[in-house]
Amino acid sequence: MMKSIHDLTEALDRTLELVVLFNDDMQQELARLGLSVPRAHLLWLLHHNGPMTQRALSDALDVTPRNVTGLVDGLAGTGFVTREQHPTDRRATLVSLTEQGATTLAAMDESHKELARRLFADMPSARLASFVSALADVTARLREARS
Amino acid sequence: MMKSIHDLTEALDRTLELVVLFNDDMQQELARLGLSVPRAHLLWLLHHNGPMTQRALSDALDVTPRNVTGLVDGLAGTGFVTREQHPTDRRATLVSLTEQGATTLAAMDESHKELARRLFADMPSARLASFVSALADVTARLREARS
DNA sequence: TATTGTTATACTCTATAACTATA
DNA sequence: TATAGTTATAGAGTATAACAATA
Repeated sequence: MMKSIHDLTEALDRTLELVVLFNDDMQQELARLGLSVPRAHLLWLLHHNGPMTQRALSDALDVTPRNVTGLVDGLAGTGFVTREQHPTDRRATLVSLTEQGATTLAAMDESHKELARRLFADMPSARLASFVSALADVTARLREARS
Repeated sequence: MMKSIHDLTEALDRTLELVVLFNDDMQQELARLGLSVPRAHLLWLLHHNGPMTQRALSDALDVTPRNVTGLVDGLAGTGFVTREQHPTDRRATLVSLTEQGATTLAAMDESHKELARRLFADMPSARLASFVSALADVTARLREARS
């Protein structure tokens, strides 16, 4: 069986459908925790790296320092993070998770695992492995196509 | 081989990686055409449905009427659409693609096909079919998990 | 009365540019 | 002189609420 252009665009359309669904799902899930995607991304960085300067956050998030000021303002205002003095550099600010922030991250980890189970637990091992491998292929192609 | 929770979260992480990549890619591609994702979504609706009232656009995009006013303002200002009188209902506005808008949509269709080729043309038929089928599974699971 | 789209207002995320304090 | 973060300003996308014109 030859592949037609239709088969190829169908694969892309299905992929995009999943992309849109995941976006919506993420946004709704986070909204229930009082978070947006950019704010959750920042929290996630703190969760994995420990306290960070705003400069480091700016680099990691690939947004301007000004933008980080705004995100941290929001997260501090809603109790997820605190600003503290940098021990040696008095220009810099260290942003740390509060207990509430850490608790929220733990909840996100849990619901991440829960989602993984709901999506993949019933999938036969071989099928799952083949899916993951195909995903890796597509991801690599997309990366190439862009650089 | 038993699946571990690690296998499941790895599958989810790979999926999310792809979601993020696609989002970035889409955004960059559209930016080159002078468009954002929400504006492109509106154009796409006009492309597939013909001229629509703002009310119909509001329903289809699932945003407020006020938001549609803003999106149409932007798209009209950059020459992608025009506002015209509704033939029978003098309250309503019909939004139509300009020639520039139609041309842009055609270009989007082309680059959509091009991307489909780059991502999937080299994939063996059987592997592609299995990937699409797994995507459909995951999409269905995600839909269930939410309702 | 109900509907269409607008004005008024506000919040989040994003950017650039100018500035302060510190290194 | 360079760096960290802020204030000032701006624009896009989102929302609610009040309102005008029309059905």
